[in-house]
Amino acid sequence: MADQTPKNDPAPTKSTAQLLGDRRQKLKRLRDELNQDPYGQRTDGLTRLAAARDQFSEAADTAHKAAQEAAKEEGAAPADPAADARPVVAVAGRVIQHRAMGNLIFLSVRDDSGDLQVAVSKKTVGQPDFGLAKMTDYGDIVTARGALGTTKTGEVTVWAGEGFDVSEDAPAYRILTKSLALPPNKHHGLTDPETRYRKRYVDLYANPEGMATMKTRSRIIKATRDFFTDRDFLEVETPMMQAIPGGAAARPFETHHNALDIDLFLRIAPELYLKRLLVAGMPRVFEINRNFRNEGIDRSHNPEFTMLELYEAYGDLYSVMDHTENLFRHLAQTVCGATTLLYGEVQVDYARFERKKYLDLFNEHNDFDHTDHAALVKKGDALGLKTEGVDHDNLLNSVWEETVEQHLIQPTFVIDYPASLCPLTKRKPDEPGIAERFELFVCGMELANAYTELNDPDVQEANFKAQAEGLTGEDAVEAAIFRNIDEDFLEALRVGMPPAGGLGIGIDRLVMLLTNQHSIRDVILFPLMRPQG
RNA sequence: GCCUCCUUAGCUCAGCUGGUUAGAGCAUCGGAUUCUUAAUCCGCAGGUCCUAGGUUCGAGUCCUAGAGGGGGCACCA
Repeated sequence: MADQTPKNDPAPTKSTAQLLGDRRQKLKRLRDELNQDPYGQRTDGLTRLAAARDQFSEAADTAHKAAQEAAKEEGAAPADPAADARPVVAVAGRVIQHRAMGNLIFLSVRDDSGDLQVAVSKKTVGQPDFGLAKMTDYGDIVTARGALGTTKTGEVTVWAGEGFDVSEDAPAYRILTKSLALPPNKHHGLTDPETRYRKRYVDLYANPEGMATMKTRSRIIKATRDFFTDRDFLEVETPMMQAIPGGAAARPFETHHNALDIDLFLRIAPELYLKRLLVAGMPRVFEINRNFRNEGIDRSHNPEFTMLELYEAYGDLYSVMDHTENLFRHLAQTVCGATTLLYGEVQVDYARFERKKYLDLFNEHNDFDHTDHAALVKKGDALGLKTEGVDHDNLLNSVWEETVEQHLIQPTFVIDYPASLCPLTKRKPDEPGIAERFELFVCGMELANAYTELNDPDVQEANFKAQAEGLTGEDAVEAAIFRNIDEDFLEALRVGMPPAGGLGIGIDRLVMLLTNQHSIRDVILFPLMRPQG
């Protein structure tokens, strides 16, 4: 390991050392010869690039061009600078293109709002500023101030130094930050997925689509938060570090508190604390925060992921189902601008949610009835599933996942789960074999999971005990963790928790759907990677 | 944890069945150029072929082990 050459932070070869040396030399020249701070300072009055582009005035630009042409006529007076009506803007951003034409330099500058071209003419700005533009490298952060016009080809461009009086406080062009790193290929950008995830600070400026996805993620979360606070839900924060991990059956990360000398676990779910708040008298609560599960990593799983959990006292399965449907439709409409959105090849219609029964779906996608145990075992074997020692309902569920999930493309609430699969859910009063649970599937992905919450402390205690006893042998680690029953939570239920509906939505997967991304790593800023070096 | 594919210049990539001194474009460096859009033109330079072994007269190429990554599987009530 120690003698490995890390791929993304290589020991400088002759060539990289030389390339980096070139930039170091420019840094030194800025300081020593040009009296410039290569790391800049506060710069007020900047306009974001997209906003600057919006200020462009075609009329002013046309008038300015005509005046310039007229001034070229023989014997004509020079154009009057005061007649120049083009708006003057100050902009800043990272240089992603640099085209030097001798005495005229074009730079493409980028910020999170977009790209804009800057032109620096030696004749206009004079030697010192022109020299700064000439020594600018790809990746430097620069600022320019000038009139918004166009070029001969019609590209909206900031003409540095034009349309205002240049001064020390209002320079035509400055390098605000010298970049000492080598930029990605200016045409192909950064494509290696490993480097994109590891060096997100390069990826996000090199790939504007990635930046757009992350900005959409932020808007989705804000819209979700507003959606529920507007409906009188209280946003809360519950412990990330728990002495007894609960609310799900996943394997937790372990840690230790030194002063108390106790082992703690990063939470796998906030559920048991949010329910305590229902007991406490907060009737509508939600939390949007991280859960941590010590399990595999793939395109739809990151060890830390963002979950919305919500509880509604006096509600049930169907009250939170309505919230879910309304939220998805609202997000599609307000964040993405349409209720029908493309995911891969599929148009997903968020205006119409189907409700289908679990067992009906099973029969629909299998050529035998769900009660036919012999056929079920045969099918399980054919699918390569473990069938020996697995009870009927669990095998049914395994086969269900293999045969049904992939077909649930349009938003579908699956309801009426067999009760044995949902030990923590209330049963239907008139059908004790069926649990009051739904899962929402879109594009074959599980997006949400909801229950009419179990609030009978005796049934809950019995279920915890059954769960602890069920974990033995090969699940030794899990068994050791889950043998600790959260007695305090049971005491809370004995105090009395109102009947309630509860809902969990995987925010990362929701963002994947709404941004048409197919890997969870493309919607998480810094996905977990094995450390290098 | 398992299967499979990938790793060649700073970046993006060629490199055939093992065969001279491992190539290109971009970036960099020097020069020309006041309207470019991946600017163009001329010139220079740039390599631990992921690492360590092995087979061979000869390895970027084949074999073994390892590292990192992509995809899939398992795990994830």
